[in-house]
Amino acid sequence: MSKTYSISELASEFDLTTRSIRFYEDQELLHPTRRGQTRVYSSKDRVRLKLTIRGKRLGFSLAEIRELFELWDETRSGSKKQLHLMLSKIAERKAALDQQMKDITMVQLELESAEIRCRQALEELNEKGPHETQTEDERTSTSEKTATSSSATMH
Amino acid sequence: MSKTYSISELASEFDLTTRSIRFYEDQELLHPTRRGQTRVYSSKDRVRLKLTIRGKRLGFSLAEIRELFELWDETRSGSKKQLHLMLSKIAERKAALDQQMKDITMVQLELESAEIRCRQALEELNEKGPHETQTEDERTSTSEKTATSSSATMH
DNA sequence: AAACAAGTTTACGTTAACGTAAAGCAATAG
DNA sequence: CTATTGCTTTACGTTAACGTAAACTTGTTT
Repeated sequence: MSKTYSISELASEFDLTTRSIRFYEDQELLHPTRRGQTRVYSSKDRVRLKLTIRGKRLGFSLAEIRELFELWDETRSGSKKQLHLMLSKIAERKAALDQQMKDITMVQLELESAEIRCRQALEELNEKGPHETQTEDERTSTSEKTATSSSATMH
Repeated sequence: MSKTYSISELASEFDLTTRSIRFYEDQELLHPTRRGQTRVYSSKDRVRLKLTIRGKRLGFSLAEIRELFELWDETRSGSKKQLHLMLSKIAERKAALDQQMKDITMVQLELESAEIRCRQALEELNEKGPHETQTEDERTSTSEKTATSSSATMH
């Protein structure tokens, strides 16, 4: 049958503790079967775990994630009402994600303008008195992209 | 001088409780002055509050947000070392935001494919047996964009 | 057989981000 | 004057998401 996983395999793959994985099961995000008393995770469980992690990174609570999973399962044999409910939940989530996208681009603009200020300050320090030893200048990002923003400032 | 705000003004504008705002001050995210014993917020405080809220929506902890504010302040009279530290912190945040962007687009794809499945299931129900009354069909999103994804599935 | 690794359950501890009183000052309305 | 409204401090309570420890089973290695 399609591949299965042990709890420690999943733990190391996704860099979680086994405690967390069992906790997710307790919260009904995962439904592993048992061989004896040992948990056996299907690839469906693995996918759900991955989705759970992504959801978490996006600030969703475990309860919200669980709700989506449940709705999704009910969708299979869903009545019209269920399907419409699911659709509205999906719309909710979409809206939340759109808002997050906006937030991210705003904060990215903030960070870029902050970065520019930092680099300017550094230049000025280098002209006036290049005293402190410079470990190594990083060309990390910046990339002469142009100065997009200007309106979004911190102070 | 430039405008000031009361705690309840800010609370209603950003839909927070005054408790939260005072808590943010306790965590040194805000530094209002006092008229008598009453807090007076500057427009700088207001901006910081807005940034705090955005940061929170993105999953940053109050401690992290505070760290960025502090670094930013030190940047003004910053030594080279401080400036470089700030730059590296900025890079950290940028990386985190990039990851979040990816997460969001992944989840959006999931949601869209889920939505498509829902709508198909609805169509099938409508063909086979349109029994339940339909309150009102929503044209909300969908927009015949095409079926972009297909690889990312839940089950 | 003894020990070790990997898994299990049970249960109390911890941190972050507030909620929720309780009790008191200050100004203004009636 | 006193009543209400808005602000304040102090402090204990709460929820989510695990961490941590203890004590036990099961299988495997030496």
